[in-house]
Amino acid sequence: MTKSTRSDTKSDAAFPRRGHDHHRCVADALSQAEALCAQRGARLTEIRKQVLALVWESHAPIGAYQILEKLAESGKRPAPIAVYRALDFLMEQGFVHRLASRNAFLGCGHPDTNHQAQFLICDSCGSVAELADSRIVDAIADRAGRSGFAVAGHVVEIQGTCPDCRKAAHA
Amino acid sequence: MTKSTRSDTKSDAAFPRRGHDHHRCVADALSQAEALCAQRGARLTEIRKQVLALVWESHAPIGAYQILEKLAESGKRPAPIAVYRALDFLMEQGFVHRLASRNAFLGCGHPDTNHQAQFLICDSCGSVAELADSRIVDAIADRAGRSGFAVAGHVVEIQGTCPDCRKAAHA
DNA sequence: GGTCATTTTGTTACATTATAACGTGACGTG
DNA sequence: CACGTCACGTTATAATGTAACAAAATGACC
Repeated sequence: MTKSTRSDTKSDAAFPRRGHDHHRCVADALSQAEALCAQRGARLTEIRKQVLALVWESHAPIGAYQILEKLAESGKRPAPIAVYRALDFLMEQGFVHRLASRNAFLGCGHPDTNHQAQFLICDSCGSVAELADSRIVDAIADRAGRSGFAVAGHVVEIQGTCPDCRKAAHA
Repeated sequence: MTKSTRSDTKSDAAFPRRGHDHHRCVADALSQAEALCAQRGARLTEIRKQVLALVWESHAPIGAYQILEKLAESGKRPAPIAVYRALDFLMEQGFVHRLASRNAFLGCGHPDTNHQAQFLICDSCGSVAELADSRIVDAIADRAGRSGFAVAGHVVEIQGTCPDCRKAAHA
């Protein structure tokens, strides 16, 4: 398993490049998930695989009910809870992130490492960059520590305008 | 208007002290809001004032429908949208924050200054500390800048265990 | 005071997001 | 092949949040 197709951006963890090979991108995510599940003894069942694929195909945050709609297009219409159960599993495995500020889900770019991610969310085009920024994490840990607060997790979601949309706005 | 009753904790922006004069705390928030609205030419109407009072009385994040229930106890049961409209106004004015990770609302401790807050949220007791931490903000601004991303706002919500609950757990 | 524009609220209906409860089937293990 | 566990199906409902439009309150101006 190579990650080369997803790591060829100039800065680490930036926005997906427009025009990248997205079909490949989805396929990589699926096969990586299969490999990790095999390692971990977790079961990547059909519906879980389908939900993971749909999350990745969108390549932007997607809502649970949007996933449901897409599943319905493929012939079956599971109950909402089936989608949420699949998403819960995928989040436990670290294959998917949830954006609390949007009630939406997003494929994780680094499912192999246990990490707390941060997100840059473009208000204009909806695209998202996943970060693993140590300075942000350190600043949080430090500030919490000074308050005597034991950190278990965090939600860091930064709204604004992505580089592409800024360029488009200037034109 | 003095802020002394809310700024007498040993570290800045920490958790509210247990046993503080909460009635005073609510009254201060209300009178400060009234003063700011007068300055700004904004109208702190009855329902807005009531919602603000209820948010402060809880002194922990409170849901929109919990507010609705409490209003119903006081005789009237407005439609949900009335509560959301009041909350929208209070957020515009900076009197109230919303916790995206909890779908809940919280009185702002510094309504006079325009700021982006961060939050420490205790999983155990539900109490919340509001922060205005420059290192966290700087780290976010810096990382976003390196990606060419223009920051408009952020959600920073840190889950974990507050000092009081840690002490209780050790006992 | 009366008129007007604007803001706020009321009313009704609905949309969106998420979970509870319980039964059934699939799967692996001894 | 019996058992326990995990996953899924089914039904119903909870929780959160908005749209659309009418009515009332407010403030500015004449």
